[in-house]
Amino acid sequence: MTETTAKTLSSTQRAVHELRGLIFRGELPAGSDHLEAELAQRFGMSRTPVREAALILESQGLVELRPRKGVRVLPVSSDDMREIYDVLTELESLAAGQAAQQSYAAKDLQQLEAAINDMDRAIASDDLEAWADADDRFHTELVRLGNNSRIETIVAMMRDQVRRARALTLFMRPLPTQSNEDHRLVFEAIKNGDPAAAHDIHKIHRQKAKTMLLALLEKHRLTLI
Amino acid sequence: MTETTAKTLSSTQRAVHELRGLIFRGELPAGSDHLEAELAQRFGMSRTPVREAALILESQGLVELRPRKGVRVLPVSSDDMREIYDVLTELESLAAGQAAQQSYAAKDLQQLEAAINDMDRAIASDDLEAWADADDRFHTELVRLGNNSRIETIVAMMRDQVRRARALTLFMRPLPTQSNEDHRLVFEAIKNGDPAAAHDIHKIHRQKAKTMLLALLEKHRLTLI
DNA sequence: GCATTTGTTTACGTATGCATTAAATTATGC
DNA sequence: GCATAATTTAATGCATACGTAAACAAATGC
Repeated sequence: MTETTAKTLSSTQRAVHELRGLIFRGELPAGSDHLEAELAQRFGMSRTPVREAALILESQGLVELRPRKGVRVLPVSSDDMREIYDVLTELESLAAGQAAQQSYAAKDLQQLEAAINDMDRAIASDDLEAWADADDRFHTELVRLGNNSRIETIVAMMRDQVRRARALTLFMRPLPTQSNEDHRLVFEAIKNGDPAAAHDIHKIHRQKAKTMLLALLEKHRLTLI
Repeated sequence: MTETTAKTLSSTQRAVHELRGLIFRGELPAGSDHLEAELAQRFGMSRTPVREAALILESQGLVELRPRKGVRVLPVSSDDMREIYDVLTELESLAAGQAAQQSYAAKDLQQLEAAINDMDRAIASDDLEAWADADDRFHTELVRLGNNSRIETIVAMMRDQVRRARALTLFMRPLPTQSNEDHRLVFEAIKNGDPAAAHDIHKIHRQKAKTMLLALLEKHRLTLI
């Protein structure tokens, strides 16, 4: 997501990147097992960096290392999704409230507003991918403004998981027009320095999203990703 | 903390355990650097498992791997502590509220009650270490009852960090008598199935703890641990 | 005397090798 | 034919080896 200087990427970093990519693009389906040696060959490196990457992704909840079974891509059940959304909801709302306490200048909120406008545009042109992208940017920026690096890290991890589910459900749900009204209200609350409003509106927003996603997952029996 | 089957611990697991121990006991002070080879020798193993352990602890926010500088024990500033407590407060309160929704039977809440009683006893006998231990058990059990494994994991990580700070401040603060009244109220709320009360009381409880700890850290300039 | 360059050390990142042990497969007894 | 035991296979966990590049020191030029 956020590029650093990125001069020479270490093999381990590359492995993390590649593995994540494979998982998010669905090329390694949930529940599938992959031997370290196999992945190493695929990435053109030795087992060591693959193993290190697997350990890192394991502590982020994306995979699991099982002796002799290889690296297992963790499935995400609808119950997992409930857990994840509950954490997301709580921490993002906290961030929203705290963002509203920081008395940001208008220019500090440009990114946030831009994301909202992009979403409007995407909805108008019926571009769901673009909408999803802008939605991500909105939430990332919202959390950043909350000024708590732990929340940023945790939410980024949780959002990774949600992204996997959303890829499946994006095309089966109503156009998210209502959604953007919520975003704008949160934005206004932050601009006006109203923490309670920012918190509460965002919380309800996330709870609606959770209910909708879980209903879709249940309806279509999408236990995996 | 929670022992699994624990037949033969792998070297990597041992390394994680040993390293954590060294950090929590303050034998590796915050900010200090430690070469992989040095730690490997200390633990009687090769660099590989030490490195793997360091990677795991790095993603848990306890250490940092810096090329050629070794494994650095991360300092915890009072601003870090604010971040950590904010996350803890929010997620534990959520867990408390959700625990109250599960209509637990009395026997499911035995552990929780036992921890509260242990705290009372520890306070009566002026045993701060025992109190801290029981307090930990209370909070761990509370979160477990909330029935969200992600929250359990995250809170466990955050509590690790707090533990480091508490070790320093435990003996400079008032006896936590008020604290246990809060615990008991949360317990009652869960028993009576009152989510809002459980949530709100616990939240206020944690906010008080945060304020007190931060004041102590600031007062004594305990920027590190 | 100071700055710059050259040389040396050393810690890491990664590759590789090997012992262990779980799983799979075959063989054996009933 | 089926269950159990023996044997083989193979993937991991860990040790070790090594090239690279950063950090430090020494030496040289000015």
